[in-house]
Order: sequence, then C-alpha cells, then structure tokens
Amino acid sequence: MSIAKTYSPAQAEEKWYSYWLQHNFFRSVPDEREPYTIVIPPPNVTGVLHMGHMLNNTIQDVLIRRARMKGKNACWVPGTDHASIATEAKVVAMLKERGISKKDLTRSEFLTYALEWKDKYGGIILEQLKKLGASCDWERTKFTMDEDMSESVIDYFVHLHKKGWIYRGVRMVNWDPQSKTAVSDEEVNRKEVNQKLYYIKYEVAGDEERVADEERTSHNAQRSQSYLTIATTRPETIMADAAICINPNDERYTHLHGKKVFIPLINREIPVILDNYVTMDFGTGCLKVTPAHDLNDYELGQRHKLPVIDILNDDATLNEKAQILVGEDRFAARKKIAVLLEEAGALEKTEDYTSQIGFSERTNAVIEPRLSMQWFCKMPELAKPALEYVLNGDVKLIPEKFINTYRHWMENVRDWNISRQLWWGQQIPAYYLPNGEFVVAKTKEEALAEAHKIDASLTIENLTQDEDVLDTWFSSGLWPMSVFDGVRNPDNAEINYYYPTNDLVTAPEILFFWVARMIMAGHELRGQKPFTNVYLTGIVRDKLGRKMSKSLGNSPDPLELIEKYGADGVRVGMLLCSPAGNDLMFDESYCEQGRNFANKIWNAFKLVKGWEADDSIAPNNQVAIEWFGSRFNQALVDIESDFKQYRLSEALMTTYKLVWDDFCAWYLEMVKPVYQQGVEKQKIDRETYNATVSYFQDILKVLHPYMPFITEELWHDELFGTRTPLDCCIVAQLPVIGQINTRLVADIEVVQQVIAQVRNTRNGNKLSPKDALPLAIKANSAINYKEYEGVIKQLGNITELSLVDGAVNGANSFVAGTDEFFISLNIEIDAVAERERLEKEQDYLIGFLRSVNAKLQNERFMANAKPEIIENELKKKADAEARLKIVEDNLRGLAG
RNA sequence: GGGAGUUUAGCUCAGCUGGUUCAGAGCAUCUGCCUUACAAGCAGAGGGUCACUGGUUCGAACCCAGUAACUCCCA
Repeated sequence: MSIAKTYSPAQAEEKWYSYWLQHNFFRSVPDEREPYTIVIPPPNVTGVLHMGHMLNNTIQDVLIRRARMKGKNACWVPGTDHASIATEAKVVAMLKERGISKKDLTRSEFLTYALEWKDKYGGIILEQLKKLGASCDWERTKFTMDEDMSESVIDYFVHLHKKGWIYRGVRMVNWDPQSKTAVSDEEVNRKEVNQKLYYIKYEVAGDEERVADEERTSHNAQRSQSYLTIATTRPETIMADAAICINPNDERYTHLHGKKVFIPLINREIPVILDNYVTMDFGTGCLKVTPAHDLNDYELGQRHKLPVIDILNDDATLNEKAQILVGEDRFAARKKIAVLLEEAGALEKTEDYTSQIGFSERTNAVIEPRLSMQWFCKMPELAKPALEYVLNGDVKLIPEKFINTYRHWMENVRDWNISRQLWWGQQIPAYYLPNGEFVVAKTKEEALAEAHKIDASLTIENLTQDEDVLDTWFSSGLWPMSVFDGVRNPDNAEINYYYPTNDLVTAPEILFFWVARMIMAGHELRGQKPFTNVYLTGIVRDKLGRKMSKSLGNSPDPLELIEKYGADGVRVGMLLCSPAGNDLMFDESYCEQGRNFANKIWNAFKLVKGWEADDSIAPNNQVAIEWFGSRFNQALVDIESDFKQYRLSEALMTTYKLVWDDFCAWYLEMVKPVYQQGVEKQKIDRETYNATVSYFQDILKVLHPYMPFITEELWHDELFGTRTPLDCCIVAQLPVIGQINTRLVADIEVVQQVIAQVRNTRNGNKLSPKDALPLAIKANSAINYKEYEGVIKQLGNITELSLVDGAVNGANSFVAGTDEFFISLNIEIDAVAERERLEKEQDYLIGFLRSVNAKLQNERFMANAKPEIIENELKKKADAEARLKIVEDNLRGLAG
C-alpha cells in the first residue's frame, strides 16, 4: 500500500476530532487521580475567533493534553461570557434593522430577543475552537448568564452587601452616551486628541460704567477689570458653570476676590472663588468650574458647596437646563456656541491644543464625565489579600515582570463601579420601597421579608427592583468557582476536587479586570486562590509590529489558516513565535514551517513504513539505537524543564530538533537499509526494525500536545500493530526518562563533525556525494573510532576506514575534537588553499592560547576564580595546545 | 508628568549565579544537489562592535550609572 507523498490534514482533523468526542476523551469527572484543571477565559458571545484566541487556546490545549498524557485527570472547562455592553449594543443594532426600537420593548421582551441572538451567534467561537483541536470538556460548557451562574452572581452580591462592601452613591462616572451606561475606569481608553482651547470672556458684575471707560481708553481687553477670560476646551458646558475659580496667590486677579461674574449668552450670575487647585500659568489662570461635567470640578464644587447643574441628557444632548441649544448634541453644540460667543463678542480667541480624551473601550464613544447614582464595591478590603497571594508566590504570574504592574494596581485601586445601565446581565438584587429606601436580598420574597422590618404593611407589589445590571466582570470574577457550582454549593464534590485550578492562560490586558477579581472572589468566598499559575500571553501583532485589528485588516482569518496549513501546522506556527508575556510578531511563514514539519514527520513515517523485519539479517545498528535513545532521553529532560518554566516554544523547538535533526537526519540515515531492488518492502534486521518503530511511537507521544491530529492519525497505523478503540495517542502516557549514555552522545558529536568534514571535503573538491572515499584516522583522544565504523562509512560514504599513527602524506586533512583525519583523493590537493586554511586555524589557536595564558598568568585570576573555572582554563589550554601541534605538524607536512 | 519593560545575525527569539572553544537556535540568505521517505526536501556555507557612553571586576551580552530609540501601564 502506498501512502501519499504529502500529509493532507483536513481529513485527519475531521476524523480524529469526532473520534475523540465519541470516545469521551475530553470528559473529566472527579476520581482518585490527581486533577489538572484549566478554566477557559470565556470569550465574548459577540466575538469571532481571532489570532489572540488561537494563541491562547493553543497554549491551553498543549497544557491540558500534556497533563492528560501524564496521567492526570485533565479538565478544561469551556464557556462564554455575556459581555453586557457589547452584546446589548449588538442586539440593539439587530432590533434597529428589524425596525424595532429598544424603547418600545419591555425588559423581558428585550431579553427574549437578546437570548435569541445569543443562541444564534454566541456559540460560534466555541465551534471554531474545535477546528483548532481544543480538547475541552464540552459537556461542561458554561455561560455567565446560565441560571446557576447568575444565581451565584446574586449570592456574591448579597454576600458583599451584607459585609457592607457594596454601597450606592452619586459619583462622577465614565458615561458612555452611545450605550447609555457607565463604564469602569479600566474600560476607558485615553488618547491624545487635537482640540481647540476657547478663550471666553465673562463680564464682571457691577462694573458696567467702567467698561465704557476702559473701552475708550484701552484696547487691552485681557487687562480689563470688567471682564475676566477663561480658557476651556468645552465651551458648550459654560451654561453648567457654577463658579469661576482663581488661585488666591494670583496677583493679577486680586481685584476679583469676592466678585461675581455673568456667564455669557445666558447671563447667569456665578461667584468667583479662590482655590489653590488652579494652576496660575495654565490658560489664563481663571478656571470655569463645572461640577456636573468634570471630575476635578466636581471635587472643587464639593469643597466650595457649589450647586451642580447637569445640562446633558443621557445621550449627551443638551437639556433644558442649558437654556440655549437645547436638544443639540454636545459636539454640534460646541461648534454652534463658538459662533454665538463670537457674535456676542465674548470669544476672545481660539488656540490649537492637544489633550487626553477618554474613549469607551466598547463603543469608542467619547466618554462624558457624568454624575449619577451607581453601585460601588469597596476595593481595599478585597484587594489587600488578593495582592498577598501574588506577592508571596501562592499565585505565580508568568512572566514575573507582571508582579510589579499587579502590585501597583492593587495598591492604588479605587472603588469599583459595578452597575451598568443596561438590561442584558444580572439585575441588581436591590428592591426599593415606596419611600425610597431599599433592601438587598436574593429574591423578591426575601426582599419583602426584609422590607417588612421597615414597614410591615408592604406587599410584594410595593417593591421595585433596581433597573441596573451588574458589570460583566462581576460575574466572570466568579468563573473558576461558579463553573463547578462552588458559590451556591461551596462544599460540593466537584469544587472540592477541581478547585483551585492549576493554570490560567490569559492576556495581560485583563490582569486587573479579571485575574485580580478572581483572586479576590476566591479568597472572599473560599479563602482559596482560584489558580496557581497565570501564564500571560502577549498580543498578537503583524510582522510590522501593529496590533492585529479588524479595521487595519491585517489579521489573517484563523480558519483559513487552518485550511491552508492544517491545524497542527498553525498550532506549531503560533507557538514558534510566542515567548511568554512578550508580544509576538506573527507571520504566516511560521505556519508554513509548522506545515513543513508535519510533512517531515509524515515522510519519515513513510520511510519506516516501507520496511520489513527480516530475521536472516544480523543486527548491526546497536550504536545508532543506543545513541538515539540517549538523545531522546536528553530531550525529555530538557522538555520537562522547559514546561516547568512555561517555556512552551522552547520545548517545542527541542522537540522539533529531536525529530528533524536527531531522528530524521541522523538516526534514520544511520539505520536505513541500502536500497534493495525489486522488493516491495525493504528488508531490515528485526532489532533495528523494532527499535525504530518503538522510537517512532514515543516520538508521536512527545509531539502529540503540539500536533494532536497527525500524531493520532499515525498512531493508528498498522505499523504499530492492532489497537483497541480506546488505545489512542491522546491518552497514551508520555515516555518516562531513561538512561543517557553521555560518553556515546559526546563521541557521536565528534563523529558528526567528522562526517560533515568528509562531506565538506567532497564538496570543496567538486566531488559527487556518490564518490566513495577512504578515510584514515589518527586518534589522539580516547574515542574508539572502530566502534563507529559502520556509522561513519554509511553517512560519510567511506570505502575504507583505517587507523594510522602518523600523518598521511598528500592527503586532505582536517581535525575534529583533538583527532586527525586524512582523505586521500586521487586528485592533486590544492596546497595553497590547504596552507591558507591551516594558517588561519593556527592564527586563531595562537590568539586563543594567548588569552587563556593571560588568565592563567594573572595572579588575581588565580586567586579569585573558583577552582573549577581554573581547571577549565587549564583544559582549554591543553586542548588548544594539542590542536595547535596538529595544525603545525600538518603545515610542516605540506611544506615537505 | 509617574512607573515598568525592551534593545543580541536580515527576521523572530534563547543566553540561568559574571567564567565551557560563548556569542547561540529556528527561519530567511548563498552554493551544490530532483541522491528510491520528504524540493513542504538533502548536503554544505556565510552572517553579529550583544543600542550607545562610561564605570565596577582578574574577567562583562550579563552588574552599576548615564544617554538614545521603541513598547506598555497609570495620571
């Protein structure tokens, strides 16, 4: 039976993924084995698979598959997150397309539409993950708004409220006027924006006569005592001004102390107040104070007991309190008021100005600082222990550099605004009494019982639940617990078995949003960390270093990549360029490398498959077999240590080189039988055949976490005998580390150099690889070259291998280790080139010896260096001297 | 403005506690090969002032100080 020349992944992927599912290999239930648990960072229901997910989930799958193959009870819990703002926005948009306005719907009607939307689109990303090979326990798939999950969220809210850590208050919040909800500080992106600074004149009350005088005598309006000038980027908010503030030390304005001024256009009178907050050298030194529309002004207003005049609606249009431009959008109003001010002679000038503006992470709308009644969660009490877990190493951040960032955030954390003015999410379990008081309880019935303590006459109809929902992070903070029902039933078998989970793989951007909050919730509800290791991946960028984004169009479609290079190829490609915690410059060529690797494995398999064991052939590959066994075990040691340090791409590279270089390029070439004409299968001795097949199987195991599909495909080939349905690579146990013959490995390293030099000699003399040559060896080292005669002959295409005591005249020579090698070619050797080569080496060795001797003759080196270092230097000296002697002998031979 | 990080071959990255013949790997490049597993390949080769300047040290890619460029976080 002939097999294809190249590996075609599509079919194998389809076949084995459903096979694994069918045989429940991803399923985990608690048993007596040690658990290994990962909870997926739940992607948004609005999302589609992007490169960040590919990276993140490839890593998780590698970890989970490896754990499974180490005999752990591996459990990877998948799921999605309801993403209140983003999803609500999508649903509103969908309704709009159907001609339905959210305003015309009741809450429950809206939620019906939203659920419909979620059912249709919410699972897309999980389906896409299957194409990647993700071995999640799909039976456990969770959604943050599942009934039990929501109940957990409500429980947590009630719990925190009872402790007094949740409160309600008017605060300046980040208002997203597009989604009409407050967002947390962390969901605001600040960007430098070019703006204009408007200089606006306010008339000082009681100075009318002077104005006339001044205008006659002076054109310097700035100096006028009748006006003061403020600079602002937001002229449309002057109608909300409550005061003008100046620095009490500002000598320019002492005459304004205790005065009042008129707001232009609306002529409302406001006081001039004094506060050190005002910077004298910024703008004009006069600051308009608008408590309703600026955080700093709000605080200033509080200090000076100023009224709060909110002139904006929730969609950022002006309301009737503005008196003018009512109904206009804030930005339209800004343009119009500039004209009005100009016409009224109140606009002195405008200047270009750049400043930081906040944009909503969800909708990209310009954030409007706005006062509103919100729910807050106190942070210091929660943050303190959560910081401890990381600082004392109970929770490890990988790489460690993120500890600093984490600490900084946790030490400076502000109370968390947890309410969102939306419908999609868990509705806050606060119930208002007719008198405006409220109670917090898990259900309306329990709320009524509470309410009765206040007023025994109340009925359930008298209670109104708070309209707001909770921030999505409030629910995802419970994720590692709630997926095992650990919030509602803190002592159930699953949570006790799987929690704390082992590894979390996520992006540094959500270290605070999510990781910190899970640690807080875990500590608060269970007194336990949610996970031990947090592996932080980088951002996937294109090769120009730009973040991949839809708008740039620089992100490849992951599914197309899989189609093009195979899931295994893409997985390898992702990992090849992904150092932990650093951004990765993704380029398709990495996937190509992955695909090529898969093909290499495929072809190596094809070679072995073409063999047939024959008992009549005497075994003669013991050296090769033992050598590869040692190399294999060395690789296992390295891989183990790489995984301990979460250096996945290094572990992959070790595997890659083990397979490609050691196994394919060296081992298979060593044992490969000479081609036998006219037979269907190449005959090979049984010992070699068995060893090779067994090595191949071990290689498949080691490769499996990275390349699950091709390994499973080959695993089931008849080459490995018949397999029971459950005998699959996915659940095979990784090979245990065995003996390493270090002498053999070191010897072969020299042998490999010898072979390379032989090939090189052939190359340099324009000989074909087919030209067999004789090789003479003058061994100065302890290496017994006769032991490696077979290998050298086979790979070097050597006719005759002889050991000699002295230099061979007229032969090409080279040095490997400290041994000398001679190849007698039947052509004249190029004495000039040979001399040049030798002299070059001589120069190098002399220089090298000089530096070694300098060290050895340096008293301070001898006094300070550790003994083993000195010993090493002595060895370097001896080796170099030996080689130098050889080179010089050869040079003399050349001359003679 | 405050803090953190990065800078090593054309590209992406390793390089542990300062000391191996230490300057490495993969990819890319160049040369020669369609050699009965593989041209998605084989065999060879070239390529770096370890960002810069100074310091500590017997010895620095590694430690210290400063400079520059880039990135991220916070205000």
